[in-house]
Amino acid sequence: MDPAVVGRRVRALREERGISLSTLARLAGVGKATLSGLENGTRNPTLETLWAVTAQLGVPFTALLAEPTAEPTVHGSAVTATLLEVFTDTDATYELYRMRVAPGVTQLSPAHQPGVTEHITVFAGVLRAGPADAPLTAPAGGHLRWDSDVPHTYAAVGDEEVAASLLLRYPRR
Amino acid sequence: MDPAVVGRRVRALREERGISLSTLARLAGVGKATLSGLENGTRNPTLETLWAVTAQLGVPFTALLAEPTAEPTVHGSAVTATLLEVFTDTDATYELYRMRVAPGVTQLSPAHQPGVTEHITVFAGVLRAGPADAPLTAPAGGHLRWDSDVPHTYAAVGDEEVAASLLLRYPRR
DNA sequence: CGCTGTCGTTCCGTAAACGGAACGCTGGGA
DNA sequence: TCCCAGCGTTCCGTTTACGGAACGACAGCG
Repeated sequence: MDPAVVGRRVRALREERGISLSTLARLAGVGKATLSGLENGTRNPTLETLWAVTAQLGVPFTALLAEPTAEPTVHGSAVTATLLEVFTDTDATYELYRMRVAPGVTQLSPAHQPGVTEHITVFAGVLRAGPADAPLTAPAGGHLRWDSDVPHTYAAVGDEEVAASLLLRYPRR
Repeated sequence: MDPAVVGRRVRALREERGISLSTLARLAGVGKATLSGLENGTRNPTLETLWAVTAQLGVPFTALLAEPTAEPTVHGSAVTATLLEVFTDTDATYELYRMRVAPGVTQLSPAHQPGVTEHITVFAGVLRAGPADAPLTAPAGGHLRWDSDVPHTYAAVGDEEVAASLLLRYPRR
């Protein structure tokens, strides 16, 4: 584990919120020297310090730490998907994945049950995905949705790996 | 956060595995005094120490802190948002939330930094959200996207609670 | 121009987290 | 019985994380 990684993330989160190091230090009740050293990776912060800072940022502690690598992950020829959450509603069950699609390969997935839909939000790269006979394309920031009761494909357009979130919706039967 | 809580969990995890304090300390490469103090809550461990111990226990660190910190970050009057993941790319930082919007109330959120965009995928209910002067509407399965450098609103349309995923994109500056 | 406020970093004395060693305790052998 | 290996705790000198204060850099303003 690299304290520099944690530091960079703290700095990124702070700058997202548009607040200064001095301000965050005061709000969190830690010294400016402490926060500066933490963000620059020159210190090895204590639990108490980390807790004070992350609480003030409103971020769960785990967001700061490197890849857990123990999550349920599905690997295909091109797609790597990590299950983030499953939640159930009155009329459907949802599975939320974070998805990465490697460039240069097209992955074909079999049909799901009737009524199942897929929803994708692309974060980076350009994704071409959807029903095998009529795939859709979305750039970073774009969205895709299709009924997945037919075979469907996933592929990255261009050389860049695609990062996206994938929501699978299974209607209650 | 109470270091005593962390200490009790470490002790519990160690005893589940049936290994002694001395052994775990040796395996993790920390002093017995350090581990003893950590388990008894009489010390305020550093990130390095916590990392060494949890790695040796095979616990992805989240197990120690996930439960107390996994609480929803309550956005406000109508919206409840839970941060699922933060990930950093070469050109932006992303925060992925699961969001619920209670019916009957409109929530106004202040502007973010310039360049920040919000991406919403609606799973259930009908959501009306976006810039305060020109909100957009999306039904279940729909998507919304707007530049969030102006004040913006969230509201459920109708009586049904809205479930959605919210992606905040913070470009690197 | 200087004055002033805020920025992030660095300096520095203090407090405390660190690991190694010694401690008392307990449970098996021979 | 003595012996001894292993247990978790405590002691202690060293290292270092801590916060307050001082620093230089910068921007806004009269």
